[in-house]
Amino acid sequence: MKKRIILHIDMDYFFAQIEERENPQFKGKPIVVGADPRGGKGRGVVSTANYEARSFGIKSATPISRAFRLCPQAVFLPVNMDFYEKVSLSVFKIVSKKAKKVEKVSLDEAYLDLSDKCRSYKEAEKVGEEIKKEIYKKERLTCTVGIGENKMMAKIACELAKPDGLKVIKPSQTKKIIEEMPLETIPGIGPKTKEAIQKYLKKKNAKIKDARKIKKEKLIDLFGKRGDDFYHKLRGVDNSLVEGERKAKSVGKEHTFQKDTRDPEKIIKVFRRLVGDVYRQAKEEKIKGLVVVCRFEDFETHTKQASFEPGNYKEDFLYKKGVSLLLRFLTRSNKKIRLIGFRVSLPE
DNA sequence: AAGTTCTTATTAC
DNA sequence: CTAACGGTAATAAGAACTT
Repeated sequence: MKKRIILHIDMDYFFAQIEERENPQFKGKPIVVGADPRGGKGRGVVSTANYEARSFGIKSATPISRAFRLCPQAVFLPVNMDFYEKVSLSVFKIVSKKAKKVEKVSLDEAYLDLSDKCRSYKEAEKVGEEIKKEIYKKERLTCTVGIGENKMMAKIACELAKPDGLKVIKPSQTKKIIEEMPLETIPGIGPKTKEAIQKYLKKKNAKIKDARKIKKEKLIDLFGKRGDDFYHKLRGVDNSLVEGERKAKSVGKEHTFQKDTRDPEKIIKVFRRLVGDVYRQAKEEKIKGLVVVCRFEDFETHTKQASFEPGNYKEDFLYKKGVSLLLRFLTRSNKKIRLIGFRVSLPE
């Protein structure tokens, strides 16, 4: 197993930075991109906030109502996804030239495997600088680059260097550099897993070095397959590969109602639209199943699915099948409905 | 009892 | 009466259903 050099690139506060560029009059002010804090009685969350807004405690996924309370004077802008997608394409055009394999994580994030191209971390750092320069020249946007011996370490390096930074973590530094970091630094360890680990350790604010004391068998016992993964990641080991283009395994769409409802008219009207949108997005792909999602007023969420032989089913077929599943939720509960969703699964 | 399929939980961006 | 949480997708585990 030969050593690798992996680069992670992340655009800085991407959506908000684009808005700053497009609306220079807002520069220096707190900017929040996301749902309208007034419309729909404030359902929805923050998509991206610039650093000024973050200083008020606003971050991605903050409920928009709360963001408004924290900083009413902020500039609240709607998500202009079509435009961000265009900018993203332009960024990826630059990035894709820098490595054979580029794994796109999202509109604003990617991993590059530089193992073939670069024989040293110094060389990789040069590539990182080039990328930063070229993106800034073309798009007037800053990004941060992290470089490490695997995907996880590249991402951690990136996190440490934000914003507008570049950082290399050499293999010799890997183990030490993460030992004082909190558990959620490890990709895959979120709030629930962190809580479970801390409970086992009987320790609050546990750090990576604390969790290293847990035996591999115990982690597997607690978290199954992921436990083995965690054991290695806690020690800076991540053998996952930089993947090229990946095909979607499913496409779907959800809708949250402005007000919770049980009105079948309203519900079915929205559902009709969701099915149409999903159907068009799934285009020529064969379809092998569908899932209907229903979230009630109390946030309890249920799904119903149906599967069939992969084939080119008509929109009407999917719609009818979907509605019949959807209506069961109305029958089975008296609660109001907050959200409905429709998703189709595609063959490998 | 094994092999699918369905449902929920968790994570990430 | 005091404003709690989008949308999209992947993955894993366990339950439920088939054969």
